Amino acid sequence: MSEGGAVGPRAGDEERPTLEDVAAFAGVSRSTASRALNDDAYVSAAAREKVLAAARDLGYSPNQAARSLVTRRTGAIAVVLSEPEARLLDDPYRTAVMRAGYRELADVGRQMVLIFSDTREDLSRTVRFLEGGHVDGALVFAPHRADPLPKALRLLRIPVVFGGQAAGIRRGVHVVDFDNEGGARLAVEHLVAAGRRRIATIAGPQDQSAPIDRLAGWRKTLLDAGLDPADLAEEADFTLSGGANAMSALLARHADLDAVFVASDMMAVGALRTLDAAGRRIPEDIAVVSFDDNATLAPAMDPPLTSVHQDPREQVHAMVETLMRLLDDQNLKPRQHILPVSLAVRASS
Amino acid sequence: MSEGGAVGPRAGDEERPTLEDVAAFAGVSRSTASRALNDDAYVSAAAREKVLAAARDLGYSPNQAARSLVTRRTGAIAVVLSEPEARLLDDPYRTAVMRAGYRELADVGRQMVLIFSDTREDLSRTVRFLEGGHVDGALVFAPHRADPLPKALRLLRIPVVFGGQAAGIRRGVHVVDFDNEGGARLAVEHLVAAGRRRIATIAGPQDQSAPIDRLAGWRKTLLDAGLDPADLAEEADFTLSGGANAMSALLARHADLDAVFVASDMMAVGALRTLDAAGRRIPEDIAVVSFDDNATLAPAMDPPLTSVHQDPREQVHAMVETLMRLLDDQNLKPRQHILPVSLAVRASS
DNA sequence: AGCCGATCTGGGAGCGCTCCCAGGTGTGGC
DNA sequence: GCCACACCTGGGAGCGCTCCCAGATCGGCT
Repeated sequence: MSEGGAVGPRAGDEERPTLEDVAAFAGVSRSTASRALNDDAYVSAAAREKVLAAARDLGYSPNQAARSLVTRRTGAIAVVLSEPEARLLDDPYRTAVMRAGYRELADVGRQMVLIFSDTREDLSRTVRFLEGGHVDGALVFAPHRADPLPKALRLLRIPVVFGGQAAGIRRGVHVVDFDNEGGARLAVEHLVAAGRRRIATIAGPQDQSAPIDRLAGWRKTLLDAGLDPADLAEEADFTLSGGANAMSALLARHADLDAVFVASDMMAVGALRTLDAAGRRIPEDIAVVSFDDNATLAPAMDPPLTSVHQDPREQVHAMVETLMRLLDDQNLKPRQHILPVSLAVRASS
Repeated sequence: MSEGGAVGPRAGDEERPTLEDVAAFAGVSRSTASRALNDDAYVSAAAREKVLAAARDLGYSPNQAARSLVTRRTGAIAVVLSEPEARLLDDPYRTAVMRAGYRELADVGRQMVLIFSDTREDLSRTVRFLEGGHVDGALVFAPHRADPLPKALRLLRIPVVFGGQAAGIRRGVHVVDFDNEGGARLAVEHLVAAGRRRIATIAGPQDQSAPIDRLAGWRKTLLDAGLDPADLAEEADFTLSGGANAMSALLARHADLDAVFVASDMMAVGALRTLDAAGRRIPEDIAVVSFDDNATLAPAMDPPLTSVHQDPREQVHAMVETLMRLLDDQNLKPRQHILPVSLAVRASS
């Protein structure tokens, strides 16, 4: 009479069936049930059928904690976006990365765990989480040079692949990046070939390697073409208004510009507004070429933007592929994987 | 001599210290170590010190799988965005929800696991994941009326709180929504009070309850003011171009419009472009009021948009709070929590 | 002096799963 | 007829943790 109902398990805490339950229901052993569910070799068709049916009937789903306790795999991969809060909201590239991460990981049967890490405040929480064994590996986007995250990650034991250069680390890490300098070169060569001679640039924030490389590509290509880059670069912050202001500054300094290479689509939209307000015709008076070729932005502008095409999905795909290899072989030789870019030519140039 | 090194664990698979290791290092038992780490009662200060020091020295971090196997808690919460792929990319409201979800969950010590669920294709994968015990609960955004997800979730045993109405379910679920109809009423009353009489609306997709309610609010308020809503509504798809086209259609039908209530900021941006191209001055010729009051969009427009203010962070905060209570008490009485909205008046009206 | 409760500690059990190993059954080759 | 070898099955161990319980120690109070 001590077995009263007063204490029992929490209400609503319906017992989940375990593998043992499924096995009993199917009339086989726990081992056989496990083999059937994970379709291992050496299970008779009859046994497999019975187990699958039992699992279905009982509404069985395996306890992931128990499984990963023994397999030492969680099936989850972190995607870390290390970026000050404000930046993320309106950056279409980041949004595309999130989507792509979700899809690409789902395709290899992994679950994405998204981590936003505001560069300073969240560092220790992020590190603690990654270290806690919640995930098998991480895809990390940490574009800012001063970001301490990449170095902190070096000390951890989890496999990491970086999207874009890892701040402060030159070798020994897995990186999948775009050919930023080459892309800038494509853009500027295209403008030179079209007869442009006063080619300015609106560069991105020079605390990140991608915009640094784009600026370098612009400068080198001008020099190669015998043109003088002096005073023709203006730095902005990847935002629309930043692009608009930079364009104003360039126009004020050089009324005779005939082309501008803008380091992102978003800034190009701002530049377009300024040029429009200033009465410049595009491309007749000034040709515009940008970078990103964002699918929803670049073709939708007036006029549609010529833009250096880089596909976030392709980058994330390569990152996932590398990470999967790394998961199989911890000693995989680190490598810089540079993805080629192309130029999508439209009416703005 | 059988203990050769040939087979051993995978290279690079450095042994992680376990609780047992920490305990041995600190010279106490596993139980005491556990108590110290989880700061339970009844641990002497001396023991606690030793354990903490040992954990630090060994670089110990607890095995989450083992922990959640016994506690039956994972510490992770899913945030599910059930939405066709394309929509998500450029919807600032969704982006804000993701950020807010991450922050609010982090604040209560939980990890966000983001799930994108394209309404049709991903249903079974999403359900399987949520059921798999990967997470303790879920915050679900499934705005589309025809979405099968909410109904599927009813059959699961995990606690769920919906953001916005749950498709096809009227009662028995936890919902945190904004007062969409009330917001529309605020907007239209504001326009009426300013002397506007020909007040059109650009409504959102009528397969979602939020835009439906906004449209209803607009209609009722017009009727209450003795104005005729007939033929003054145009439906669009929440995109910029959708808003622009809808505005064109309205102008074509009614050259004498003196105000328009737009069901989202993004569509309002499109409407603004159309009005600008048509040579209408804002607000002199036509007043514009929108919905969302997105921080990066509404104040940045020319002119800045009067908009119905709703704060995604506030919504997510309430959702997290409800979910935490639900986690403690499975029998928590379901309730519709309707958040008030306000009107941010700016130059466009 | 004796006892009781509060404080602290260690060992054992067990969460639900996978993996290893011992064994059972069938089939073919000599 | 017997062995070798595939195929298939069940039981045991153990992953690393938390929780329960039994016991030890120590005051403070009758």
